[in-house]
Amino acid sequence: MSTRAERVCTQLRDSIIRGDHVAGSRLNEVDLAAEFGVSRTPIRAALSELASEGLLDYMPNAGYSVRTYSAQQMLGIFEARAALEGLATRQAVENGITEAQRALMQRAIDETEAVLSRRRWEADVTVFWSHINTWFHGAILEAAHNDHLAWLLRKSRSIPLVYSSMFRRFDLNRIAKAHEEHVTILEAISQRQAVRAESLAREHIYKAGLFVVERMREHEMQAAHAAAMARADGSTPAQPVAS
Amino acid sequence: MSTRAERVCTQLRDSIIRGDHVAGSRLNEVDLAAEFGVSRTPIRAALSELASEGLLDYMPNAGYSVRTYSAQQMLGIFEARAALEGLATRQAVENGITEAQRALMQRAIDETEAVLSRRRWEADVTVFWSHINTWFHGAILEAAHNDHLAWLLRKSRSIPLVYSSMFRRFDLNRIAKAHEEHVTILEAISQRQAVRAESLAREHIYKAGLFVVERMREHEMQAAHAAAMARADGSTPAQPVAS
DNA sequence: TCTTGCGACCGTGTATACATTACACTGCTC
DNA sequence: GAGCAGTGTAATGTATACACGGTCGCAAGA
Repeated sequence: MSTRAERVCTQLRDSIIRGDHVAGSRLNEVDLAAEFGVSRTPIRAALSELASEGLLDYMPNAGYSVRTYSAQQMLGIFEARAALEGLATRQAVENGITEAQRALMQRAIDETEAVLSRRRWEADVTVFWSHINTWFHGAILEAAHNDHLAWLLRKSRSIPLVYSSMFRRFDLNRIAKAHEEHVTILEAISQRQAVRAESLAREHIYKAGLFVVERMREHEMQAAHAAAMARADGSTPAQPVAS
Repeated sequence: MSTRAERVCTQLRDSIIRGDHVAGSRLNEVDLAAEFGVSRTPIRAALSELASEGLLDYMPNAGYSVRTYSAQQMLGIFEARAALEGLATRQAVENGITEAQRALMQRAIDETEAVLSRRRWEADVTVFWSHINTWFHGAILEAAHNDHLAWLLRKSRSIPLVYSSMFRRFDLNRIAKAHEEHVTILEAISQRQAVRAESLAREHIYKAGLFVVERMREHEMQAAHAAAMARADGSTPAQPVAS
């Protein structure tokens, strides 16, 4: 059995990624303590951990709030992540991947093809593909044998998830594109083409970033438009943007 | 005035980087609380923060200990850092650096030349050069306009400092080499050669990493040799490696 | 002699009470 | 009416007491 702080941390992380809390909203320690049925002590430990993961903002004497990222900042995250995933892929080739790792990546590709061949949209496909994606990139990261790199990537992967949940569904075309890129990357890795694999992985992440950023920009435009409309009406916006 | 947790965190970080605590040694919360004259609460907050920076290890129900890195792991850190600093340099060129940033980098170069021209070793030169180095890379990072990248790099820069403090003095030749690389990097940035600047920065960090790793390998060899000698004597080593 | 169970102690995990800070509101003054 | 000082309140920061888990040592049995 784990500690209460760990359990609170896990649940809160899921809750934030699920989008239960409005971006920028403050997290009241007493309320959270009541909600989770524990004291403030484990709550504070969990909040501290989530802040270190970049999901929360912390200001001394002002507490924690759900961290917001602009489209520009999100692009920066994906650019950094692209560099790191590229490095991981190159190191994986240089070290040589195990048969188990190659099999896992192949399985991820096969499963995706099975989903795509059905040509229809199911509610849980998004979640399923998210898992498949995790396998694929997890196998590469494992083969890279670089703990620190894995640590940095963990810190870069969770933040975009918060915003992914904003979009109701993933574009099937986007998955198909990403799938093709996975196939090519595995091909390059299998042929021990380190530099090519690095470039492909880097571009793969960058494209995924562009997709998310595009959606965020649309969202920001809509929000700005709605705010302008509300100002023109002389009425207050239905949903205030910040607290 | 800041919180106690912040002050404890800052002091403890310096203390760890200074090498006051044996690598791998456990940090007792009660002892630390007595040492800093505060209760365990701010101590725990500080320890949590330092663990998130990679300086400490945390195990539930077993507390915090000074994290140790093998030469192999340190190489991994520098490889990741090289990729990130390379990206930062490229983005700095793409965004264009301000005159103030260029001036700061030039000043770092001038100051280093002043130190090197003296051709003699002073005790505080290591500290001074460390600051100069921070200016130079800080200016690049600022020009990159990428918050997340800066955040990731902060997490990658502090860890090697712990091991740098193990070596009594920096090699003057090493500083001279790094200086030449700085000159070349600034040249590439000034001429807006993004790809060249990225490659140079990446190699610059990688070389610095090789230097540190080399020293660590020597150190590991010596430790292994000493341990073997002690075993041959049938006596216990003077300084136990682990707790 | 090795193994295994129990128990005591040490240290972390958690709850709670109190201290302190920040902010908002009120009332006063200019 | 505007600005500022003072006060009250709500939240976070800190101290402390207690709960709980883990480990080490000792002893009893195989």
